[in-house]
Amino acid sequence: EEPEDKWKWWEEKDNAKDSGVKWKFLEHKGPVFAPPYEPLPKTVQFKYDGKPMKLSLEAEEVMTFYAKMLDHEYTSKNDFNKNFFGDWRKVMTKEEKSIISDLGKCNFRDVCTYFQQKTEERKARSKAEKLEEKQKNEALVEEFGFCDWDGHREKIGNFRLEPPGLFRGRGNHPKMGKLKKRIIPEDITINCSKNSVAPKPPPGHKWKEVRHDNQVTWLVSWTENIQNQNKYIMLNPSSRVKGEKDWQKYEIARNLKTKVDRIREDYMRDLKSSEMMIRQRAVALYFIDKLALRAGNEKEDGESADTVGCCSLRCEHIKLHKQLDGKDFIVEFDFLGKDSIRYYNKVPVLKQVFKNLVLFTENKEGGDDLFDRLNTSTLNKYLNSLMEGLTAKVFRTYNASITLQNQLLELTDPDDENVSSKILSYNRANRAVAVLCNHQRAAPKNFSEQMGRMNDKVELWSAVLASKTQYLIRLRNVASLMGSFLLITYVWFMLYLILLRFSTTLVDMLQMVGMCIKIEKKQADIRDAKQEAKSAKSDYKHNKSEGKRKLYEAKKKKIERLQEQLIKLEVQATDKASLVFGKTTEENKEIALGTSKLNYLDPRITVAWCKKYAIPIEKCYNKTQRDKFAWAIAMVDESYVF
DNA sequence: CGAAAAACTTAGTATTTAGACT
DNA sequence: AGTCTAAATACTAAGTTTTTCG
Repeated sequence: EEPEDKWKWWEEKDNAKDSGVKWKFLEHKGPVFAPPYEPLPKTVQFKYDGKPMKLSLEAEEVMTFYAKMLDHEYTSKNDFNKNFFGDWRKVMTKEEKSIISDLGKCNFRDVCTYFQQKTEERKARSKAEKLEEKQKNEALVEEFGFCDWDGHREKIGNFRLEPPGLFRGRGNHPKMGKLKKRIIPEDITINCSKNSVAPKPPPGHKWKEVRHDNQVTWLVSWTENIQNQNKYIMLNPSSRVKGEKDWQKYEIARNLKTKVDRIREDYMRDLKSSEMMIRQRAVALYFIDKLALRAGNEKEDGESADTVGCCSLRCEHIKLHKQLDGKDFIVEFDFLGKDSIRYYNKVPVLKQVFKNLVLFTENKEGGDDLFDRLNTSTLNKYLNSLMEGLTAKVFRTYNASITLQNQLLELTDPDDENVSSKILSYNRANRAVAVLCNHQRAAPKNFSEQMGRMNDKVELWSAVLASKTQYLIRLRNVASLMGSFLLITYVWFMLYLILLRFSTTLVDMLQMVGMCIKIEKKQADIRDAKQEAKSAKSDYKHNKSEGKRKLYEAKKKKIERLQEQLIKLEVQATDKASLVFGKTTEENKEIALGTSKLNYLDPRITVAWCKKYAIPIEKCYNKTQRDKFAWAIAMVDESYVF
């Protein structure tokens, strides 16, 4: 049920213009405010020092923010508690403030339980109720989720304002737990055309400002109270203004491809420059190019977590090894990057780079800047002089995209007709990029739960192992000689050997075994379904009725569906196996593929690859991704080269 | 100019949804 | 029909780059 009238902006001729004017006409309905606070029922009590205590409305609301997070790790952190308590006290009445002086005496448990119950209840609602809410939400999206941008109905990204709550910084953020205030109309700046129908503030309220700035792309802005930074409501990635920008980004990266050899020659030469700044710039650029590090802007001290990028690296973030594990000139990186994600890497570097690093760290403390003569703006100014539009982050885009293209070329086997093995190659190429960019995620936590259920299934696994692995034959032979107790012991022993051999984890092994079970089952299902289809067919031949025909059709459909599921399972299993038996088992399950796919990989590479091997684009891109990359999907054929 | 603010992109995690499984 | 899981989507923090300002 796709609307067929979607605007194909990439088909228009005047796409490339860049005059700074972002729109000629802009009309929208403004933001959707967070729902007002609903006071707690009387029966749900906050307790202080063991005694129930009724709070003023405002203090109660802030209290619930904490209560809702009671079981979260945040509430065990000192900064979080300190910041919360400080801000909470600011909204208390005088009396409340005089009583509540110690967070340790506060009991939020009942309130926490109340909210947990509410989510349970929400989950347990009837189908009709859920449907009703869904429809209400759709109506809201219809009204507020779109705008008129130069005569086209465009989707808005985030039209709901962020609700109040406690700030959840990432990593060791000094402001974690501070109160993020409710946004009111008086905080809001509206941006729209002069000749449009401007959004109306809620009754009794006024906007902070209504402006008509067609040089910017945002519709609504406000200043958040934690870091005092502006936030915006902007369009969805499927919109023209975002899509064109994205397209342009990849064109700049492709342009870098034609210049990169020269730029590399330049920084190689500069490694020996007599000017310190130029030497530092050369080394920094070498890191940015080779390791896909981020630029690394300076950050205000103590305002946010202590993280760095290339230009802001400190001496303590690298260790220099003239020799390590038999290799020369190794730099060992260990620092926290964006989102406090750890970057750890041991890299062999050029002798001259190594020499320079020794020079840069001489007579410095660990806390001193490695590149003390360099910052992102001088670096970017230099890059811009080499090529129009070139900045530090273009190297990440370029290296990510070129890596995908090369890996696809290398890993795709043109003779293998199997779609699932193609997808596996694609995912591996994607993974190579994610590793390069250090895109991580928390390891899925069901891993340890699966451990728990281990014992119940051990016999089943034994059987599957017996039929699936190379140890099978031995196992079967042995099994005939042994009782089941011995058999199980033997299986565990084999498992242990596998673990040792591949230095993998038990959980990974067990997951693979689980997948084998699923695959076997699916294969059995397909055999059954084929049987059924066969008998339905002969039924139909004997009795050519409409009902029989439909039945036969349905059976055929079922086979198709099952076969698709089987392919999916096989992909999963092979993918998993390559993870488990590959070299970097531990990190790999913590590699996130999504970020690079969405932000770094020229979608035209993927589209061209899909066309070349007749892979449906749906196998690589989900709905959201197809919307975002609609321009690329429409634009290129298999001959596209990044 | 250089610092600060504004604008815009990139990021991981939390929540929701879909669909497979029992 | 309910339960479980993985994928999709929502959310918003945290970066980079561009623009403004003193």
